Amino acid sequence: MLAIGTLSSKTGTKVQTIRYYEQIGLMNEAGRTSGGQRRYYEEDLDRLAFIRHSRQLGFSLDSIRELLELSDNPAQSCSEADSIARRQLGQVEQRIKRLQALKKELKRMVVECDGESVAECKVLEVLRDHSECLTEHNEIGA
Amino acid sequence: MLAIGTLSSKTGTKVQTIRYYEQIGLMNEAGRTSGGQRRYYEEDLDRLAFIRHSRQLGFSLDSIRELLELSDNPAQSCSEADSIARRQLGQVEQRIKRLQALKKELKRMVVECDGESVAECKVLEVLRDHSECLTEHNEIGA
DNA sequence: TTACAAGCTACAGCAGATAGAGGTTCAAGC
DNA sequence: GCTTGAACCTCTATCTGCTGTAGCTTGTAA
Repeated sequence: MLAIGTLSSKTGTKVQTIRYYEQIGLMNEAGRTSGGQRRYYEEDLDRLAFIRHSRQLGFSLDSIRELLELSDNPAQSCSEADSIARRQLGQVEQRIKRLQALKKELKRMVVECDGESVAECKVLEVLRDHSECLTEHNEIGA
Repeated sequence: MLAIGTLSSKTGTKVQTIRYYEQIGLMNEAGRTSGGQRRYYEEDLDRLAFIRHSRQLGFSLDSIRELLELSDNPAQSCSEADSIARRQLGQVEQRIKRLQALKKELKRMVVECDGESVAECKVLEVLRDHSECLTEHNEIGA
């Protein structure tokens, strides 16, 4: 039986985060000692590692919930897991595209700015006037 | 004098968001009509446009706060604005790098998966076992 | 004058955790 | 068996950057 701190250090997940995952139903409710402390099996460790790894690959907790459910039923077709991963891939590609547009704009800003007074600062000028931009970059939170 | 809805439509900012910006001190407190409705000057519109544009370029509200302060004092050196922009550029570049690593991993997952049963699903297999990964991608929330 | 769009405040909620307060339990060493 | 202190517990608040809702009031045009 493993204590929560062991799971924490083995997966690099904060203790609070593990409790949080239990609270939102991503981790099963752990068994308890007579004193009320959580105790885990190896399979709980595996589950947590799965969750963490998925998070590292950028999957949302909701997607992970679906993936875990699929993983728990090995007889099913894997096409659903596949489509979740494809969706995630698409989102990542979108974000890369948007960030690359931002990068271009930012680079131009800092390159063109010669470090003179604020009055003629290219950075601030561009921020003030969107029409100076090359792209539309209309998405916030890229 | 402009009503809040006018600022909203002219800048593509939700009305609640404008009030939120006032609340956190990013927008100045607007004047009010006798009935208590906010009324704005053109310069408030400019300020809001600046904020929105900066957000579109990915700047945090804290960075925007700094940039606005700099913008309000045209006599200063612009080197600080420059360094804020450079920092932002660096962050964007970092995020792009991390996302590209994720993309690679995800692509491999979906390409290698042949859509058979969950039992031999490559997607789930990779998620279960980090050692199958090419890269370390240790950062969450890339 | 009336209708109703647009405004107001206050509060709750989203993702995905993270931090702190204040208290309890476990386990090792003596 | 007792003591110590690290690790655990719950509960609540906080973060970013908004967004939505409820329930009410104001402004303006016909």
